[in-house]
Amino acid sequence: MQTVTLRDVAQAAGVSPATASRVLSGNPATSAVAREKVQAAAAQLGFSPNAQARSLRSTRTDSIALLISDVRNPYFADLAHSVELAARELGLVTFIGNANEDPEQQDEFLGAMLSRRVDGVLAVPQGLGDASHATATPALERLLARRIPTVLVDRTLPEVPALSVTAESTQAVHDAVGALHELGHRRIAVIGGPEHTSTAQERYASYAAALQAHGLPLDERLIFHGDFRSATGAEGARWLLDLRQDPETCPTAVLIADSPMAIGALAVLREAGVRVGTDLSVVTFDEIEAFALHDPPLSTISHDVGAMGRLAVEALASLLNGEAAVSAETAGAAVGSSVLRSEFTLRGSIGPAPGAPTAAPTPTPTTVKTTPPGPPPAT
Amino acid sequence: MQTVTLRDVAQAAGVSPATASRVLSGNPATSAVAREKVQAAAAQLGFSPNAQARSLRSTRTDSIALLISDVRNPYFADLAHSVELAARELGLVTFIGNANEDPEQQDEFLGAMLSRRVDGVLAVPQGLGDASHATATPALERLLARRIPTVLVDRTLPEVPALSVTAESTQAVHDAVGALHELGHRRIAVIGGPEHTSTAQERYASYAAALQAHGLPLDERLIFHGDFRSATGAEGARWLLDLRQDPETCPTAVLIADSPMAIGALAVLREAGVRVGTDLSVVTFDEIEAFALHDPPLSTISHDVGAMGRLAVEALASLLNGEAAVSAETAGAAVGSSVLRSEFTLRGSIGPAPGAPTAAPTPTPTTVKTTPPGPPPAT
DNA sequence: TTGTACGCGTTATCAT
DNA sequence: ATGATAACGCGTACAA
Repeated sequence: MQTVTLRDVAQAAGVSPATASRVLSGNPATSAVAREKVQAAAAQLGFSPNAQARSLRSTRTDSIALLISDVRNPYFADLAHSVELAARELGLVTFIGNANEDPEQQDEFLGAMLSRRVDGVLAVPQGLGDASHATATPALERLLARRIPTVLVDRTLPEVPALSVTAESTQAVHDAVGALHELGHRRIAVIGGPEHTSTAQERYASYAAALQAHGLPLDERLIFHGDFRSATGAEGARWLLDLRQDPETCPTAVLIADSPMAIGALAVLREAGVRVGTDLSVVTFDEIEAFALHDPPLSTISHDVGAMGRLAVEALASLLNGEAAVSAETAGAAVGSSVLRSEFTLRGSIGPAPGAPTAAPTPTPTTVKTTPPGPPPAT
Repeated sequence: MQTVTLRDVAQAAGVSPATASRVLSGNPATSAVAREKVQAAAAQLGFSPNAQARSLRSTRTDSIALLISDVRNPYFADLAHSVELAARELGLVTFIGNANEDPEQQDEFLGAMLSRRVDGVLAVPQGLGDASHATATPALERLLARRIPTVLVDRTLPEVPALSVTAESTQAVHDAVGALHELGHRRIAVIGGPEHTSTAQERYASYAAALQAHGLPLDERLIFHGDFRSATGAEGARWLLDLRQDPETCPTAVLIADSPMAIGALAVLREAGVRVGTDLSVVTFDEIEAFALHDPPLSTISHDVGAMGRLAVEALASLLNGEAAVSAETAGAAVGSSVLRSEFTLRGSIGPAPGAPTAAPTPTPTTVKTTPPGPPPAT
C-alpha cells in the first residue's frame, strides 16, 4: 500500500508540487508543457489524490450521504437509485447508508458521514420519541447544529426544523375509499405503519378523514399497527383473518401502508384461500415492480419516487450553494418543504363487497385514473 | 458550518490539544481529571473528530465499501443488508455504492472510496471486456495494485486475482432440469444474463451440462441473452411467446437467470394468458420475498445470500488483519475463494409438459428438497 | 501524566 | 506560469 503522493508526481515530472496540484485539479494557470508532463507522470505512477488531505484544505468533498431506513424495502431502493442519478448529474458521489429502522444504526452512519465531512445529507430519519411526536437523535441534532446542509426525505420529524421532501395522500385515500364505498364496502380495515413515523401518521389521518367524508364510522378495531416490514404484514393478515370470523366486525376491504407489509400479508391471505378482489378487496401503498407478480393486479396509492429523489437532491443542491440559507433561519417546524401528491390507481384487487346488496354495476368512477398493470419501462 | 476542532475542546477543557487527543482516542496515559474535563467539553461543544485529518495520520478508518451492481435488485439489497450486519458486528461502518451495472459508475464510486481510504472493499464487480473474459476496470486495478484489501462477491472477473465469494449451481440446475425431464419436458428455454458476467456464464454452463446429462440436445435457439434487469426479462418473455408459435421449437419450460428478469417475464406471460405451471413451467434463479406474490409458487434455484454476505465480510476481515497476506501473493486466477452451493426448490410453477404422453404420476424426485412457500421469517 | 513540535498530502496565498 | 511557504485538524515522538 505504498502511497504515491503529489510530491512524487511533481518530482517525476520535474516541477514543483504546486504546479502538479494545479494541473491535476484543472487550474487554468498552467502551461501546456507542464500539463503534459504532469499528467504523464501521474498516469505512469498511478497517482490518485488523497481526498482526505485535499478536503482538509478545501472543505468541499463533492459527496453526499443518503440515509435510508431500510435497504430491503424496494421503495427505498428506488429512491436511492433516483437520488444517485440526480447527484451524479451534479458531480456528487452518493454514499448510501442503511438505518435498518434503528435509531442507533442511523447515528452510527450519520456520525461516520459527519466525520468524513460530506457536503450534505439526505435522510429518511428515525425519530427518538416512542409515541406521537418524535424528536431528533443526537447525531441528527449535531448535523443541524453544525448547519450541515440537510434535507429530510419521505418522512419528517415534527419537531425538527429542516427542509423536507415528502408525499401526502389525503386525496388519493379519499378516492380509494370512495371507490370501495361505491362497491358496497362499509368496513375497511388498515394494516398501518409504526405510529412514530410521519408517513404512517399521515396515512392514518387520511384514512380517518376519508371515512368521515364518506359517512363511514371510524372503528379502532379495524386498525392494525405494523412496522413497515413484511413480517408484520403477515401478522396483520392473520389478525385480519381472525377479524373476519366475527360477522359483526368482518372487514371486506383492507388498506396496506407499504409494499413489504403487502407482500407479507398477501402471502398469508393466499395461503388461507382468500381470493383478493372477490372475498377481500385490497389497496396498497407504494408501487413497486414486483407487484406485477400478483394476480389480480393491485390497486395502489403511490407517488413518483423518482421525482421525490430528484427534488430532494435539488433542494440539497440549493442549500449547498448557500441559496436557501435564509430558510434555515426560519424558526418553527417545517422549513420550505416540498410535498408530492399521491395518486390512487384502480386495478383488479378491488371488487364488489361480498355481502353487499347488488352493488353498483361496474366500477368506473370518473375521478380516478385507471392504469393498466404490466412491467414499467426500463430506466 | 463553523467547525469545532480539537483545539477548541482542549481550550475549553483547559488542557493541551495533545491531552485532549489522548482522552478522545482512548489513550490510557491520561488522568481521570483530564478525562472528565475533556469529555465534558467535547460533549458540550458537540465535537466530532475530523476523520480526514485523523486518518491522514493514522490510516485506519474503520469503514469498508460495498459496491453492488444494482440497488434495485432485491438480491443485492439482501446482500447489502447481511454485509452491513456482519460488518457492524466487527465495528465497521459500511458505505454502499451502486454501480448500476455500469463500469463507469463503478469506477467513480471506487475512486471516491479509494480517496477516502476505506480499510477494505467488497465488490460485485463490473468487468471491462465486451465478450467472454472481462478484465478489471482502471479503478479496480488501482485498488489491487495498491493492495487494498478487496474481496469480490457474487461475481468474479476471470483474469483478476482476488479473493472471492461466489455461488455455483451445477447440481441445482441438474436437479431442476431432471425434475422437468421427468415431467416430460424436452425443450427447456433460458432467459439468461449478460455474457460478460461470471454468474451468467456459470448459469449457462450449468444449463448446458444438465441438458447433456439428461440426454437433451443443446439448442442455441432456445437461449435468450438478457441483462439481469426486468426490461429484458419482459423482452425475453415476448421472445418466448414468439418461439411458442412454432410447434417445432416450442419450449415447454423456461429457466430465468435472476429475479428482476423473472418479474418482467412473468408479467408479460400473465398478460398473454399463459398459465405458469400448466402451459409453461418456470424455474427462476434467486429467491426473494416478493416471489410470495406469485401464484403458483415459483420453483427456484438459490443460495443463502445472508451466508454469502457474512462469508465475504469474514474474508475481508482476515485480510484486514493481515492474515491472508500470503494468498494475495499467489499468482494466477482465483485466490482463496469460497464457493456456496445453490439448491433447487420444487414448487407449483412446474408441471407436466403440455404435449407429453401421460407424464409420470406426481413429481416426487427424491434428490430434491421441497419447501413450502410463504413469507420468510423476520430478521 | 502532560505539553511542544512536527508531519500526514494537499491547496491557497503570495511572491517571482 | 511557476515556486516557496503556510495552513487545514489531528496523532505522536520527544522532552519535561
